[in-house]
Amino acid sequence: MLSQSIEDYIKAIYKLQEHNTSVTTNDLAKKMNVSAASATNMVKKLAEMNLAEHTSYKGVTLTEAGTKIALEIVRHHRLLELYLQQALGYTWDKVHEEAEHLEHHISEEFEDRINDFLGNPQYDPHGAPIPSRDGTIPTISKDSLADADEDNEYIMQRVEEESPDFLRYVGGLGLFPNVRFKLIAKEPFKGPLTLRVDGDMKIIGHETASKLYVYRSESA
Amino acid sequence: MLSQSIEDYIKAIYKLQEHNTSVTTNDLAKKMNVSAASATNMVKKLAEMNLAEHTSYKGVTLTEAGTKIALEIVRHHRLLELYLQQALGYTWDKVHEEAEHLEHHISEEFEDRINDFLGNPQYDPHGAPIPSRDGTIPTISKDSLADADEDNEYIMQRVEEESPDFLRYVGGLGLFPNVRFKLIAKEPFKGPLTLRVDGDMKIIGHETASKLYVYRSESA
DNA sequence: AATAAATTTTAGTTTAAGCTAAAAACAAAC
DNA sequence: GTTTGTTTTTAGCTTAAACTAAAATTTATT
Ligand SMILES: [Mn+2]
Ligand SMILES: [Mn+2]
Ligand SMILES: [Mn+2]
Ligand SMILES: [Mn+2]
Repeated sequence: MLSQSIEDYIKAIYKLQEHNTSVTTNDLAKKMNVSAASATNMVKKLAEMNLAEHTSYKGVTLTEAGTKIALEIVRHHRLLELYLQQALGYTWDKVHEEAEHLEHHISEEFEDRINDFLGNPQYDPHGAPIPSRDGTIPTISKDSLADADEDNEYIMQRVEEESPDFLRYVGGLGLFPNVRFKLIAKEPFKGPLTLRVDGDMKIIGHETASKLYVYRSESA
Repeated sequence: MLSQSIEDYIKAIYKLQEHNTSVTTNDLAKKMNVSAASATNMVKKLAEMNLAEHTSYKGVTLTEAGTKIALEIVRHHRLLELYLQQALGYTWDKVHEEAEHLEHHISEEFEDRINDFLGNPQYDPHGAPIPSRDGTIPTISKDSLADADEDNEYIMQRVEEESPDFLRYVGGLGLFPNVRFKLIAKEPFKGPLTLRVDGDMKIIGHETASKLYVYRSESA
């Protein structure tokens, strides 16, 4: 069994890889809230275990084995988030923290049972994709609302932020995954956006919009 | 936050205190599967933290603060066991192991939510009492089936063993908590016992009977 | 009561995961 | 193309939780 620390480092590398091309030890150190030296240490250990490849002064990448572990942890996390919401009535701003701890401690049986309870779901409460048992990842939108066009209808796909305050704010606007809304206006120079959500007008900042990912809605 | 290790030691001392009068470091070492030296070490640390009292070469007892922590962990464990069975369909032989891990990692919110889901229950799937939030412990039977009398009716209260094999065996006999049965015959010198459970005759060994705790049934 | 046996504690190591401070490598600025 | 600055690695130290071996204490046996 891998330590919680190792699992968290692998997950962090995985998440950094999704955005940045190359992941430096410094990126990792920041994400993990440890010193650069600690990150270097762990990276060398992961390389030793063949879970990551490391070239000194260059960066880290997960090996196939490492990626498999990352996906397993991410699956645990997102299934747990959805389970906490659906089965235990957690609000979407509270699920992340609890899942963050539990993800390392549930058995495969637990994973399978909550997966079955939830009907083999594809997305977590924030719209993040849940990797399947065999490592397939459901499709997601790459289009941020910050890059969307005025006068179009959109459907919320996901929120890419986990801070409770932010989620409560976004939830207060009615912007949950699968909710349809219209982008009424958008001011230039990273200015505010005006949306119509369920009949109500809402004004949000560019920063907020940049964390919301959307699909163009087909219908009128 | 206390480490998992500290929590497990405290729980172990608590459980040993339930049976043995004085708990020696050796008892503790055996229960925890560590060397006697490791147990001594931890006991000194617990004493340092005012969670236990330790007199060299004599033994350990939990302080009030230590007992409070023990009860909290036991509550987590038993609520989890019941939740796994009731909400996720675990069989009673599988719940212990999963709960053993999760007990250290759930939040107070999780505890409260599963408690509410279960309707503030008093006993776990094996009939063990679930300490209430404020530390009250539901009553249990102190009478082992091994000390019971022929020709009487009994009601199963609890099984005091957690090994999956044993639980599957006992479950196969139909002997779950709250099940009524009659003790038909009992051979002397730790001999076998004959029971009638739901119309069927079952013969069990003295060793098995000693782990089953029962109430005298009032009805005919 | 004296000796032997068992238990418990002490002393000294090990491993994992963190840290700081200094050295080495790379990148940027002049 | 040096010099300066930033990033990354190395080296050495700390803490928690385990271990073994040896010393101290208690219990049991003659
Ligand atoms: Mn985590
Ligand atoms: Mn999420
Ligand atoms: Mn435990
Ligand atoms: Mn139980």
